[in-house]
Amino acid sequence: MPNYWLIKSEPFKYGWDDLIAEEEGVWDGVRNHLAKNNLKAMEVGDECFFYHSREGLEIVGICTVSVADILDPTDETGKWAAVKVKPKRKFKNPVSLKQIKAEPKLAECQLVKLSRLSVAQITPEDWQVICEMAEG
DNA sequence: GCCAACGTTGGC
DNA sequence: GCCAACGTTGGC
Repeated sequence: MPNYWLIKSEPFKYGWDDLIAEEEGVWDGVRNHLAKNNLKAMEVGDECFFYHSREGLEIVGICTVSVADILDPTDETGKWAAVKVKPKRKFKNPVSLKQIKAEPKLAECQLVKLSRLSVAQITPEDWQVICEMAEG
C-alpha cells in the first residue's frame, strides 16, 4: 500500500499545469525540517495530493512519486531533499481549503493543523474522504 | 497588503 | 540554554 502525502505549490511559481506540461516535475525548494523528513519518507509509487497555496487554495489533483529522495537541485549546501513526481489525474471537482476545514473528519490533518507545512502526511482515511469530495 | 504562526538567529 | 528579534510562509 502506498503512503499518502500532500504537497503544496504556488500556482504562479509551479502549478498543476506546469507539471502536466513537463510530464515529470522536480518538487524542490523545501527548507523546513519536518517537511524534509516527510519528503525523505516518500517512496516511489506513493501518491500525493497537489495543492495550490497562496492562490487557488485547493487540491487540484493527484500525482505519483516517480523518483524518491534526490538532492534538491536548488540547494547548494546539499542538505535538502527533493522528489520527482508525475501527474496521475486531475480532480473533477478540486477540493478547497474551505471544504477541508468544513469537514469534521479532516480537522486533525496536518494541512489544517500545520498550515505552513509544505509537505504534509495524509492518513489513508483522510485520503479517502478527500477523494470522495473530489470525485464522489 | 496585512498579520498570525512558525522557524531561525544571535545576544546574553 | 533561554528568549527576543527577525524573516518567511500562507490564509484571509
